[in-house]
Amino acid sequence: MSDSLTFRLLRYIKAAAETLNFTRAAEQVFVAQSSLSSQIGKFEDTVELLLFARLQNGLKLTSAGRIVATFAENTLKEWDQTLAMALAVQRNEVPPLRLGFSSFINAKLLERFRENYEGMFPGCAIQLWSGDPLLCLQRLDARTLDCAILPLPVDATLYNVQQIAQSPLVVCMRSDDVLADRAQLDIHEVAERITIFRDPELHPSAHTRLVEMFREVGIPIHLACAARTPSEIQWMVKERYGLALIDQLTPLDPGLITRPIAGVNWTADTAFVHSSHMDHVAIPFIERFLQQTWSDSRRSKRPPKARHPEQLELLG
Amino acid sequence: MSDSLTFRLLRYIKAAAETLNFTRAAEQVFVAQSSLSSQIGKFEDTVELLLFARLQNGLKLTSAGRIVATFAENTLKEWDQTLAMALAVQRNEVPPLRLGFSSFINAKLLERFRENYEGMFPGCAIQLWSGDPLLCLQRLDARTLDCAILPLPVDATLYNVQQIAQSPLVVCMRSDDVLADRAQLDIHEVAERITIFRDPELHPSAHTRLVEMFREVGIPIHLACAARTPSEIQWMVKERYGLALIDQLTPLDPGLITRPIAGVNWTADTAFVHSSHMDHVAIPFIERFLQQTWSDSRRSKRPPKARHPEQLELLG
DNA sequence: ATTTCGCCACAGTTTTTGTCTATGGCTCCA
DNA sequence: TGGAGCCATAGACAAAAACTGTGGCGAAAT
Repeated sequence: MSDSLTFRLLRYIKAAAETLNFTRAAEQVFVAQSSLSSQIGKFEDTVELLLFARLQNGLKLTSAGRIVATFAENTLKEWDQTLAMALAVQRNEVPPLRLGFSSFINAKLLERFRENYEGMFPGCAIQLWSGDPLLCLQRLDARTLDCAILPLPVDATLYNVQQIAQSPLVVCMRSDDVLADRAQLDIHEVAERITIFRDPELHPSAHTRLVEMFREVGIPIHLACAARTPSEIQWMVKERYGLALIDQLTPLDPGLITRPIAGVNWTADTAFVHSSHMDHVAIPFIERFLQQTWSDSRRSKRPPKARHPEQLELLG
Repeated sequence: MSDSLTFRLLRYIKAAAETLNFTRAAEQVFVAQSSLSSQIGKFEDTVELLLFARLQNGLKLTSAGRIVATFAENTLKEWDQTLAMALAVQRNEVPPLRLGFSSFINAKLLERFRENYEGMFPGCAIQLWSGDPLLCLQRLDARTLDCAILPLPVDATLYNVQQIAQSPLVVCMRSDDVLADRAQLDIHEVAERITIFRDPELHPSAHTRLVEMFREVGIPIHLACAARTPSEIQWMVKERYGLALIDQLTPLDPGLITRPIAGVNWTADTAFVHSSHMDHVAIPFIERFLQQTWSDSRRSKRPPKARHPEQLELLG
């Protein structure tokens, strides 16, 4: 049963596990040695679990003790976060979540994020900051943003990155294009005509990766038009400046269509990004929530064709 | 502070949040209504947090209350799991973890898994069951396996799937092959010569996916040799039966080399798989551990080239 | 309009639990 | 052999939590 367990006791256990010395552990939590000792002892008796081996040369954590001590540590930390968040919510002191986003991410994602946030923390504001990925990351560094929803790749060594969406990249063309009657396109037959790209400045690492990808299929990149927004891209396609690669989920202007690309496995990946400072109280909760949500969504749909096209062979 | 909080109180809060009725909540946890009422009330006072709004027409969870109630629920569940696991470990009653694995997964992964398991649960045995993926999954269904380490894809709607590794697929050839001096190969120039595959029977969904992948690059699959183990594959390559796709990390027999493939983004993905029954006490812990580990490893290395080759464009 | 019922809060009392001081036993080391 | 360090235990005291009983309040029923 969960009774006989107190958060106070968790602190005792944590301190004892850290110091491996009941006397010093007791000092650390500001009680008499006998209290800590007897509390732990009584607990061990009631749950019939030996946490510490009392040896001649001191204490030692048992295997069971290690498991419980780990639990204690995690739980105490989570409670601190929970209390801080609950207090902040109640007092309406949750600072607005300064959320950066690129105009190239799917609007649905932002919407869903907002709904979930509102559901978890009613009345707490989100401050939206549009900005290209590079700017968003700089603002994360400068702590003028708390988090951002950005296209990947983002350097995961510098930021906490949690992928939240993935959808295939498709070729965007006029509906009267010569290729419009084809169900799918080979990258080699369209690569030369893909001339409309996002301005490299907006997300240099993504552009670099793009160049790499084209090189991998043996085709140099023909950047003829650099756009700064998705609608500019669509406008350029309509005006016959060329074709473009866009997220399959992008809403299309009339007169435009998209076609999947065979022979490559290119996807638009979107991630929730924040720096490690965890400045904003809500961040740990969002993180846990997204982890769950993203793993759930993977769980509920069949392995996305675009995601694991790969194992096969050799990995039987 | 974490004092003033008891697991008993968490149960009160959970019950009250569920029933929205202190009287029935008190019954549910077997105490007098006044006890539950005053405990919650006192807690609200000491942490200065209103969990429940007492309205004319009954109780209502406040936003802060919802946050705390969620915490209560999670924590109680985790404690149950922790206690069960700690008891089982102490009594040496942890049943051996019946772990299925395909012979095509990297041996390093199994080793790492074993080390971590031993570290967490000293003295607890792992029962290894070699078997092709299909057999492993059947055994999971039949509950004769607790979990398995398998190549993806695995139907994530039927099993809990946690990816634990990813590495590029490469072409395995003799070191005296005509293509041996090339740093990388285009899939189109070698596809026809890749004739050695894993026996489709061993992992039908992976094979299907493989056929699809070849179709996507516009090349029919030439299955001339079906192997049931990685060493058979290497032997076939050595005997000039053709080329094969293998995990980049596979230890190579002498006389064999591997070359990366340009133009495609094929990887060998490996996952930890278990059914939703959670029959084995250790599974929740393994799951949490792997989640952390896998996200840490993603965090600590740069975005793997093979993983997000894709974003670019449109997702600026 | 009045009664009844369900629900929550409060008061007073008893029981349980936790903490403290003091002490004793044990081991290690000088 | 004596002191220091550490843990366990005992007994006194304090704090916390439980229980019983009661009262208030609104909603539904008579």
